[in-house]
Amino acid sequence: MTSTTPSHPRVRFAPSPTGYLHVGGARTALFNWLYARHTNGTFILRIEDTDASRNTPQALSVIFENLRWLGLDWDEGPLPDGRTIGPFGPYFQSQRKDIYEAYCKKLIDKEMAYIKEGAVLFRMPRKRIIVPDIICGDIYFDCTLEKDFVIRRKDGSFVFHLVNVVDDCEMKISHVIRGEDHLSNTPKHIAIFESLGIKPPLYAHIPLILNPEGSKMSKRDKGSSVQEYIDEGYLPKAFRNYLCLLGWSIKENREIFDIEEAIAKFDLTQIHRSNARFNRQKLLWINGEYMRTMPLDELFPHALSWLKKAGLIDDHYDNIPFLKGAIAIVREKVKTGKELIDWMKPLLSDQIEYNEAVLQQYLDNEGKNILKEAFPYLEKVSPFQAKELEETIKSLAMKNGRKTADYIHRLRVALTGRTVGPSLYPMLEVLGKEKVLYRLHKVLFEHE
RNA sequence: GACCCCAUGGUGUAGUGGUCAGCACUCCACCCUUUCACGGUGGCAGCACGGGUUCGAAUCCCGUUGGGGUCGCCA
Repeated sequence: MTSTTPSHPRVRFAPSPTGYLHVGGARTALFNWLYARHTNGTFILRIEDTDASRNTPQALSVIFENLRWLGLDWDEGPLPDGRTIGPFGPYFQSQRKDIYEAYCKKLIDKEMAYIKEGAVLFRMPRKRIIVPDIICGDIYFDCTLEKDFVIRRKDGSFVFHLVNVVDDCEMKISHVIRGEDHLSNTPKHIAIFESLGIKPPLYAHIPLILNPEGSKMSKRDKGSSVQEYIDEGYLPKAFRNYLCLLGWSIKENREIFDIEEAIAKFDLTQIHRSNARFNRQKLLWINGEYMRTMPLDELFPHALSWLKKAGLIDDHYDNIPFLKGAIAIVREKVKTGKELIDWMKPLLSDQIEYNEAVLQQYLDNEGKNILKEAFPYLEKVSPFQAKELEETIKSLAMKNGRKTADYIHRLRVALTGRTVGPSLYPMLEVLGKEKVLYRLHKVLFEHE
């Protein structure tokens, strides 16, 4: 086979189905994917599910769903619908026992491994091993005191080091792009490759993603799971953009860029050697940027799913123009889907809740009287659009010797129950005359 | 502890011998403004330390310190 020529790299993401996708894993997947797409190579998904005790079908679907959410598609590997693509399967390690068996036997036959107490141990060569790393350079490990290690447990199952190497070899992996936490394992892997008479792949160990405290982000850490960001209403493009920034840069003093540009400029040799801390504020900022600037029609499906998930609309909801108008004015003000939902709530329901403090401050008798002044004018505004509404309120304020703010804040509170919200005039337009007058009438004339 | 990796503001980064060390997030002030947000202007804040090499080091070398990772019949 010559499929490992540099011009056509084969890389893989090999997660273990643990029930969630770690942000570090997500970035590893992203970098592998970027490299494959940049080089016109092949991106392979392999499931390292040898530890049967913690593998479940749900855990597997989380990997599928989160990778799909990130927009990372794979050229070989298992698909969510149960099919498989690619000629090097099966891509589940749990289904490759015969292959490992054969390799294990081969190592024993060559006396590179031996049986002890029922387990099979690999005979580690006592020598210096150099790991040539694309990112870190040549790294020297003195293995003269290294101990032999288990590659097959006495229960017959195979250990990570063996299966990882065998699969990379069988699947013709050309570049192993993985977290730096694997660096210390690499001499072992190279030793296995060599004892098999196979040239090891090229290695690129990427720096780790640290939590804000500065240690390796672990499953324990809040914010370590991709699913959390999905649930918070982050946009996949924004999240992916942020991930690109951890350990890599397109330079040019820009940080917001689309994935095509990232693919075009991605370069393994430009990846940093130092770890990076995960910074939510930066992520939040980036998400806000995307929220505000992406085409409304592109944001719309995301918003729709957030709203449905939150139960604010159901599958039968059909007032799309209203929804789009509302999203358009709200997205200017918020940074996540979660916030968007919260801001949309009072626009979507006529059941406005007023808390006592707000009532006293804005809708006491004086407040109501002020709004009663405005009511007949609002009735007459035509067309019921932001520009005309603004002119109406301003001239009314002038006429009555009030500040426009006197009307504006009270209107917002009366219509939404909240003191903060979208810009008023566009909001009136989006709500429409009927809803505006209905809500006003209810709070001004029906309550007592 | 051993081995390995790393080191530009609080965070992410640009910078590869000669820059007033740039950008972004955060934070602060002011402006804009109907709230909020955006936007605008300005500001605080950095080359860990010590030796070399060099006419000249953030940039090269060594050491120290600091941080991180790995040391499983987990992956």
